[in-house]
Amino acid sequence: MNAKPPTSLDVARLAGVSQATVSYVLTDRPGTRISDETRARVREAADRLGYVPHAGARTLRTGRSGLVLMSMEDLPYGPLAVGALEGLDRELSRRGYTLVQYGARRLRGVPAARAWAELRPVAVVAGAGKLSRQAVDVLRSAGVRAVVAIGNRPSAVVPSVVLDHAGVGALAAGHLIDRGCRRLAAVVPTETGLREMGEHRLAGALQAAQARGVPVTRADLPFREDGAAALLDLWRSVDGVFAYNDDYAMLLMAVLRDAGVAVPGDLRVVGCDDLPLAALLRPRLTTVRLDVSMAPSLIVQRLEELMEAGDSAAPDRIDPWTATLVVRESS
Amino acid sequence: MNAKPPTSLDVARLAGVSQATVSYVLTDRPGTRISDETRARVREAADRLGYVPHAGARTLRTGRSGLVLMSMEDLPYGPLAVGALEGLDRELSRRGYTLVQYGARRLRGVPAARAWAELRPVAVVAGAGKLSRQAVDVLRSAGVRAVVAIGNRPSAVVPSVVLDHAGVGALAAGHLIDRGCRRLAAVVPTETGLREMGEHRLAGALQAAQARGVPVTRADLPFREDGAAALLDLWRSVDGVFAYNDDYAMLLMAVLRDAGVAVPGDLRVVGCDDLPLAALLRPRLTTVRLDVSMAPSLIVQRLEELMEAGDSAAPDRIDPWTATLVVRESS
DNA sequence: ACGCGATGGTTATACGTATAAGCAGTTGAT
DNA sequence: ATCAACTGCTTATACGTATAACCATCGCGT
Repeated sequence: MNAKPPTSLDVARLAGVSQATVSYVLTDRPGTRISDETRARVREAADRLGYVPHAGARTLRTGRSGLVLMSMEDLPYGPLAVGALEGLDRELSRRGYTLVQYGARRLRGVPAARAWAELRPVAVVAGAGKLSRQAVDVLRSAGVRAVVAIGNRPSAVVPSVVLDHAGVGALAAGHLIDRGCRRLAAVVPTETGLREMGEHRLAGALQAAQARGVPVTRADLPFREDGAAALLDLWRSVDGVFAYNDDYAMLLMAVLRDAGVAVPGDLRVVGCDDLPLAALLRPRLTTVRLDVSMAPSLIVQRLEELMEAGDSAAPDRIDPWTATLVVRESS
Repeated sequence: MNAKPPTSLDVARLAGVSQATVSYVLTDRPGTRISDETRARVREAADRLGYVPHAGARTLRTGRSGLVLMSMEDLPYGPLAVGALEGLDRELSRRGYTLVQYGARRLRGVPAARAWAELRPVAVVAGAGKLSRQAVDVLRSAGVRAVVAIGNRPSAVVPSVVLDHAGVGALAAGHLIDRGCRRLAAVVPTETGLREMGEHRLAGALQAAQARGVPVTRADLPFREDGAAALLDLWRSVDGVFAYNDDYAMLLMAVLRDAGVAVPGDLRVVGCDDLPLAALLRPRLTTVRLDVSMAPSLIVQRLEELMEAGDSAAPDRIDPWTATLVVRESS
């Protein structure tokens, strides 16, 4: 019942050739001279036995593994992230790499890097937050040829994919000002995972508005009705608000309706993410849509450059999404 | 610059011992007799060199890998799934296993199984849909000791974690009938990824209602306003509706408000998932909350049993969540 | 008849680890 | 004093693969 998995040697015996020949046939490098007849025999023997190569042994022999590790923590899971992830997987597997999501939740810094290094991946993609200088050194010395960070701001130590949240804020603020708003507010969520992105969106809004002489008030907000209701004075004192994202925009609009503040009459509201639900609101929500369809190929391209070059150039950045405004009724 | 990663032999040389001793020290099995002094010397040499063991080599030697593979496709990513995933990761790593999410999007059936088998995982967790008899055989013959499926219905070939969607439907329907409803409707989404779960929730509602002599009308619905609006006659002809989930409930309530149907006066509405947004609706949405906090330990426990037993018993099932009603204003 | 370049393989080896088996040196019981 | 049992290591080997290096056979031009 529990026979050991067949090896290339078993295949060789069945096909009546040497183990080396099996290896040559199955890893079909250009320039190997094995007759078509033998190739066929080997192939048939292989799937007769249900032969599956042993990735560990291959890694041991060749020194590299074809594995690309990606940290699976703190991803803001949503349609956007999942779509990008699938694209990345597709793009990498097309080129012969294997994308694997690896949870290093409990581990920070060097211990996490060690755990990753055990698998001898060829490349690592991780949140910018957890890539310290030492962690990257551990990875490098374990043979990892490319490390890229993904985050809100560029990592100091490795090339980074930077999600341009400031641009989102700027786009929203610009739109509100175009609509005639002269006193803006911008929501910054107080939730741990969201706060930092909120800061960046605020910063973008601030800069865009300042350039046109419009003040922006910052509104720190937990995702709760009473929190939003407590700031009612603020909402009444401005004429446009960028709500961080659609969820917060919906929270805000529920509170505003209860308080009798008219949207967009008294206050114009812009969200972000273009959730399906955003179009169901009354008034329908104006929002910023993020398009990440280009991200996977950009990331993979950068990874391949790094794997070629080995010791990278200075850390640089890629901007993998484009933001566009979806104007509806709330602004 | 690009020196090879240090091996246990390098550590041995630095510590002045043999490679075997290093191995004995670092894989600290009970019953090995190495002096404390030597242990300390080895450990110090190891982290001086930044030694990281080579997972592939270890797998090759021992025959097993400590890797637990989980398919990352068709997960309904949301707070629920992500929470369960993190729990699973934590639970497994506590016991010395490594959870890895593996994307086999493009691969179905046997080819996918082969790709998984290359990594010689000790266990595999996958969507019930993609585990054919042959695929499981491939995994088994590659030394995988435990395979479990996750899905809406039990897999025929392996033990399964079955998410009890029928129970959700029954709970919602029962509640509506308790509230006095006598003609129910249940939404089944037409989206590919959701349809099957919708069917199961419908079936549960149907059964529960039938037992109490209440008819249930099925409403196939795409997630679009015009789709929901087209069924206005249906909504007017019933007095309670289970909307599949909170998203659909919100869609429905937007349409109902536009049409002047009073909720809960004319029609009671129940959703599912307890999204934060559900409490922001007016009227506030009654919903079914799913608690998966027990799921990770249940799954891991079952996995360990299977790994002990080797050739499993008959495929059985685990029910990893509990559903409770959160009653608000919409019902 | 001879060498010579293809052609189609085979033999041998190394990758890094875990562990069985062996072997000095010490201790303790008789 | 002798042997057995322990302590603390070392030596040797196997896991499955890829690939360099070697070798036999053949066709062919001179």
